Amino acid sequence: MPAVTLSEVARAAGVSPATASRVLNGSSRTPGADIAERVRAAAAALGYIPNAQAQALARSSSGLLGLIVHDIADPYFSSIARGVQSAARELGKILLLTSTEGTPAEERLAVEAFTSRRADAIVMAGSRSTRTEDSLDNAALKRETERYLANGGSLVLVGHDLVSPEGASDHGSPSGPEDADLEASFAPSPLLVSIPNEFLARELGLCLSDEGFSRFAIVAGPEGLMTSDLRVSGFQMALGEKGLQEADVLRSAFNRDGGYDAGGALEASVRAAVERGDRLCIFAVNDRMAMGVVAALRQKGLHAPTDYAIAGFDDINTLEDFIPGLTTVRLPLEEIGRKAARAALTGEDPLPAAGEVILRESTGRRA
Amino acid sequence: MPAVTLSEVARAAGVSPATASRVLNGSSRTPGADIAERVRAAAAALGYIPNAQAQALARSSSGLLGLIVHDIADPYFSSIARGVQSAARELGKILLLTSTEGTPAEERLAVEAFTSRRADAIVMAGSRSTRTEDSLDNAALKRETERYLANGGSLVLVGHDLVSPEGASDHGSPSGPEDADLEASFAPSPLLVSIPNEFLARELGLCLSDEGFSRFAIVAGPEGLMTSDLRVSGFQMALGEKGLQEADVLRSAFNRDGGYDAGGALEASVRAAVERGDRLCIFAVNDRMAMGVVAALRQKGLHAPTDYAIAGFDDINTLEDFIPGLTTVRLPLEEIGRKAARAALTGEDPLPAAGEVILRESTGRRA
DNA sequence: GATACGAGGGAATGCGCTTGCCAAGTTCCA
DNA sequence: TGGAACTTGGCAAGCGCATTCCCTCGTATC
Repeated sequence: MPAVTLSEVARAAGVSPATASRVLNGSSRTPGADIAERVRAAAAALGYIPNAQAQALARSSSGLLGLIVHDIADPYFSSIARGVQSAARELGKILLLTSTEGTPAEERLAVEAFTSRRADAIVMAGSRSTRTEDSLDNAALKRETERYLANGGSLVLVGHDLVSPEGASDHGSPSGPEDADLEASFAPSPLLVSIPNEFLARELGLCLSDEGFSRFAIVAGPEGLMTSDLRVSGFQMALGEKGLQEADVLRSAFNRDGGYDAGGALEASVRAAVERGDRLCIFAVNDRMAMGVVAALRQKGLHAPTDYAIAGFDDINTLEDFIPGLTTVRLPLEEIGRKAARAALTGEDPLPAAGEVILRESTGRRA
Repeated sequence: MPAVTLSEVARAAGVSPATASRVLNGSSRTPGADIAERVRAAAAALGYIPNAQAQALARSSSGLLGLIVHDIADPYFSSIARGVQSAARELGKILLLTSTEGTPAEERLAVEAFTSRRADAIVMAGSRSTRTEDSLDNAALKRETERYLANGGSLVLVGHDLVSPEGASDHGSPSGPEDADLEASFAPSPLLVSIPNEFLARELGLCLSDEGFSRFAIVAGPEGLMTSDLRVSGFQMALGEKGLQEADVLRSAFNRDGGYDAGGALEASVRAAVERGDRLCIFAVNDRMAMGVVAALRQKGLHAPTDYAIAGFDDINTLEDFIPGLTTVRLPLEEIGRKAARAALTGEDPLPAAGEVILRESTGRRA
């Protein structure tokens, strides 16, 4: 029972496929009212649904918007996804989703798949990795995106730009001999909804120093994870500006469990501070890590803000009912998603995302 | 700079497009090794990426898996989405996502869009509505899914079946005159990953009675929301079996804020119980509502499990760090997503989802 | 009333790929 | 050694639709 085709509708209406096409899908030429009505009636009666694949092939525009995230179950990304979806709906596009688990290799695959699908635009969110073990995959990812762009696609990155191969672009690229030189100057480049991680982390650092904290520890993701690294450096920068000692950096996985592990490791420092009559202020580079830290320390009988202070980053919506209310940096994630999608689809360069420090109970006065 | 096509590759390799097609895309016929190598080399050199639209058109299989959820930013759905994505990856499909905000009208649109895209399979998750104001849209949704199925699509519902129009199927349908009779018996029907909401809510009710609670209140979603209604009735059923009085039902929005509102409204009852030296046990029909209730009551100075007890449903992963640890019914959401996707893609009938009551601090002994 | 012009409908072509079919070349057994 | 039975490329016909070009017919203009 194959689907009803346009020519069947046309035959039923007693017109040519060309005419049927013109009335059913917004063409510049509008057939006469009576005919149009007949065609529409026939289409309705037969339950005609256009074959989007065929349309895409004929028009060479697919109506697809690709979204690449690290983990769709992570509230950070699912909020962005929500924004992207809402923009896609408004613009009449439908969403292609890939959740990559964060590896550049998977991201490359996703870009390839979307290219193959001829997605009109792609939004790629999530931290880049500057680790050397990822550099090959990063380079491959970069080439893949360039190919996509060269084929007329539109790409917007959320967060930061792709990492370029070490040797910059002035050495001839080792693989493609000539195209690097010839096309480089004309090659379209991805747009960027930048998230000022470093700047905002610095703001947070300044705020917290102003609150009177003087001893800090940072719970970060693995070295080479760009988002984490920037937040760390921004925060340290603030401490430096305030004439404070640099914070110790504890590295673990960039998620809740990583935070939990780090929290356990911080017990001694927290207790030491308490015994000195002081409080350690912990900055976890994202909210989920912060939640993990809090959970671990609570198990040890240590509580914020009484025994220590803690701040996160992102202001994921999960935080709403978390105790203690967590100081953090709000990122308008859904809005960022919307913006990215609109930029990708309309081609206009987006503004960087805004963000703001939100002080809550977790860095408040000692209970 | 249009993308490179198969025939360009073929020409470069000095073979026919047919041969090139056979070597590049898994065909049953594999050309000779030397030729294959030549073609592969040419494809690599030119950076060929097959046009999936054209392939889909020619093969009449798109390699697309559609996913329809109410709200992708809701952890309930994003967990399911994660499972679906992982199954899709394993089976070499790519995901089409629509987040509908829960209205049957939007869901119908999504099914139509996926049909148009010729998605190989669709997974639709989220509660159905039995409200009369939705009955028209429900009927339209049902017709749309039937059309999709009739066109050879495969549909899996997560949760419960579609709601059928009132008059059952024995009256001739008012719209399509003959096809209702003729095709009805052969019409393929959607598969179902059923979630035993009623059964599990009953289990929860039994557990809580066994814990010694005797006065209950239920915080439910709006009447007519099937998931909510079933959880309410299952719970009440348990109370009846235990010879307890039926619980009062408070209705509000099926989300965190709805729970918050209901929590405020429950203050008096909670206090009354406390003054009697008793504790009210609240069952919120989903975790997010439960979190809202807790937040509202906390603002009034009331805490679980000291002043009242509370249980939720779903065991969304956000709960991990929620205080107090919330008694709930665990649903293996990611697993459910995987199962649904596999069923949709392979066509085999899935088993119902399992679930289990998880007792935690929120219904424990009085602090 | 003849000419010019515009509007509306249809035939044909192509989007990029798959695949049934055919012809030519091989292998193998009687 | 002569086919029978396979292989293996290539040819061509679509898949379902948009769109260009052409043709016809109706109407306005003088």
